[in-house]
Amino acid sequence: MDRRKSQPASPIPPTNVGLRDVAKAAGVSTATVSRAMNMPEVVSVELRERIATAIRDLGWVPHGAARALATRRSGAIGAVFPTLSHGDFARAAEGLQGELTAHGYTLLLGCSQYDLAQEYQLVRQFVEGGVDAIALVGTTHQTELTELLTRRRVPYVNTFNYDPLQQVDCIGPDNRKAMRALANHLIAQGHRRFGVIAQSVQNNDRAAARLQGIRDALAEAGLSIRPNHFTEGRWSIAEGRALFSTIIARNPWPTAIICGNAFLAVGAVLEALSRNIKLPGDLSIVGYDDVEIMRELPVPITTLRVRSDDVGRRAANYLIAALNGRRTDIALECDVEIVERLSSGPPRRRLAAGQHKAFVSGDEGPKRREL
Amino acid sequence: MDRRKSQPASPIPPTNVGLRDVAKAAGVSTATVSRAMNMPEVVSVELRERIATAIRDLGWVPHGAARALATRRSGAIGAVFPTLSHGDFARAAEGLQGELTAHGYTLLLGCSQYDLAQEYQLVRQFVEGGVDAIALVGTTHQTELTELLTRRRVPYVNTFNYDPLQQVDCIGPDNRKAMRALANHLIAQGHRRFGVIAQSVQNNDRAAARLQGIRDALAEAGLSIRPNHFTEGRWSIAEGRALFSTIIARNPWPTAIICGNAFLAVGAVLEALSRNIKLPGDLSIVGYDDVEIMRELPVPITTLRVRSDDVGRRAANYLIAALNGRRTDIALECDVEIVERLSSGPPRRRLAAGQHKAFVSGDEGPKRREL
DNA sequence: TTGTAAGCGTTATCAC
DNA sequence: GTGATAACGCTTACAA
Repeated sequence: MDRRKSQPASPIPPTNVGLRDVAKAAGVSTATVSRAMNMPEVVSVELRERIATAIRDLGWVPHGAARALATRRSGAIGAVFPTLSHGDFARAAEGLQGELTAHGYTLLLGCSQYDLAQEYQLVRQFVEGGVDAIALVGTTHQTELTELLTRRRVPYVNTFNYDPLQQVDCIGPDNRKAMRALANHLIAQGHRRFGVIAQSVQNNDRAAARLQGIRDALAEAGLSIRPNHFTEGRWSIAEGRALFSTIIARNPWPTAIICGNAFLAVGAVLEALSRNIKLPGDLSIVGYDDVEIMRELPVPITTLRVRSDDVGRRAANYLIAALNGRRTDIALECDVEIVERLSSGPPRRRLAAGQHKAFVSGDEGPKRREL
Repeated sequence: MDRRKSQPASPIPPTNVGLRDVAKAAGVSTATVSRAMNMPEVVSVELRERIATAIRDLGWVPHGAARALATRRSGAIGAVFPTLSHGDFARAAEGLQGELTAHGYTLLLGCSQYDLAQEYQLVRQFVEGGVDAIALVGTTHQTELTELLTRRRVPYVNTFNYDPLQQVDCIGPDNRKAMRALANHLIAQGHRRFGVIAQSVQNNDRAAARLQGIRDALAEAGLSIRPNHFTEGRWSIAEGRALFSTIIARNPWPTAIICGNAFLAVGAVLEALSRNIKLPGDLSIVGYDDVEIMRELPVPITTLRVRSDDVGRRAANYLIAALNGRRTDIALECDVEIVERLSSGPPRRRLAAGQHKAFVSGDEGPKRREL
């Protein structure tokens, strides 16, 4: 049972090699070694090579904390996401990390679980850890958080909730505009009764913006969401199913259901399929965010596509630019694209037969809505 | 010798408050402030409170790099995952981060894109950044990597590929054993011809172990995978579909198809459904890893469940224990559970009618395999 | 181009 | 308990 790797104590070479050891070995001063690392072009080729050799021989690895202390730059950039396992945050984190690494920065990552207090704690931990800059999700944070960042002069960006009216920079899609466009699209197709499976607005300004976008579009068309047709969930497919069931339990049905995120939409569609409801003949369902499963389901789902990895990458570049004092020309708003698939279309059954796959289930009699 | 450079009078309040400022304000020495932070019980209550007040008033935030330099501990722990957007790594990362944060550590995260050279680069960057310990995925790494970690005496763990025979500690499931069990389960149900949609073994020892597990089980039963029935992919649903199509294009069909990961399995099942192939009547399909969509599809998918978040948490505790010199009693092997769902069952059509949902597609004539 | 030496902001080892 | 003060390992004027 015991298989701890015992420290091979002795066979290990030098362990505490420092800059001075390298300098000594190369027969130069510590300053020169430092320069050879940070401004090579300023050191003569000969010395550079002698130093390189010494470094290799000694296996020296520079000490980050010491460098950070001296330069007042840690090379670390923090990011706090609500979560990594839902939505597109994992992709954004990957894009962010890739871009940071490409520029020699390192990523400190934290998940707030959609909790503003946790977000603040993480940011504080990062600041103490000495991050040079920070990326946040959304525009709503505890006031202590922004105060801390401002006082310590730590550059930061918000992400995933671009809003032209907002004072502070935020890189990402305009959730409100995007959902408004999607709702308008459905309205243009003739839909008048809308169901909504919203993402919980709790500590989630992106969700709030999306919901507002829907309301905007409906209001402009003189419509509104019946309380009966409004539900709220978080991210699971199971929730999407349950809330979908709730909505269609009331009469009359909406002709279109807008879901606040991808998983809720997947759940709604799967539940519709298992109830033998024809999409989009009987009902249209649309989502937000595009994940692979959405285009692979028996009835692929209409949704809004955001390049989340790009959000991460832009956030990285924004912060790096800020750190270099460069005025950033990075576009804050990220494009959103309506990806139209078979789960939505004009209401009633105006769709030509055979244009969509039908799903037949044996275990429940087909429920039909009243028209 | 006043080393405080006069501040360039700015609108923003104090920015460079340091430990000495706090000390001065509280009328104590820097040593006492430091103690008040790190060993409060050793400082008199009165001073402790005066110090606390001073800290609050000045808004002092300790400087991590300085502390790291003095203590030779950064409080940062690095982790390199192949990716965050496939598999269960996001969950593991979240578990790892949560546990680390709970213990006052901070997480440095990197994605290697399944590339060992990138993995090494990231580890190197982390080591230079001064991480106290590192978590890795898999047991296969560049030799420079382990050399570096050993020389610098940086504790590390491997994850996601426990192997009782391996010399080095690895926290995670025993992929080989798990897949062997799953294959044995299918064999016990009567399957004899197996198709495999393996995950690419390229830089992925977990995938290799899974494949070996399948081969083990088959060999023990005197079986083997026909070259015709063996395919390899990476992670996409689309690939799963394509490879499934490849396999069933050859006769005879296998009676069961084992997929190397969750998404390949989802793709295989969706393709089977769209071809009107009855699961598990005509064919059994199983996967590895349990993601929500697997249990929500019209035909839920049999798979192996691993608590990836737990892998992350255990890795965190393992490293923390190592850093504290505690002998760790953390179990390395993580349990894997076979989750049996409707996508698999005895071969041929021995399943009672109605026990599974049928899927009918209008756009392709049902292809039947030769028996 | 290279060397000298003064910090960078804490912690830790001493005395008191 | 508390206070000087020397590290910690590197960068960076300032000199040479």
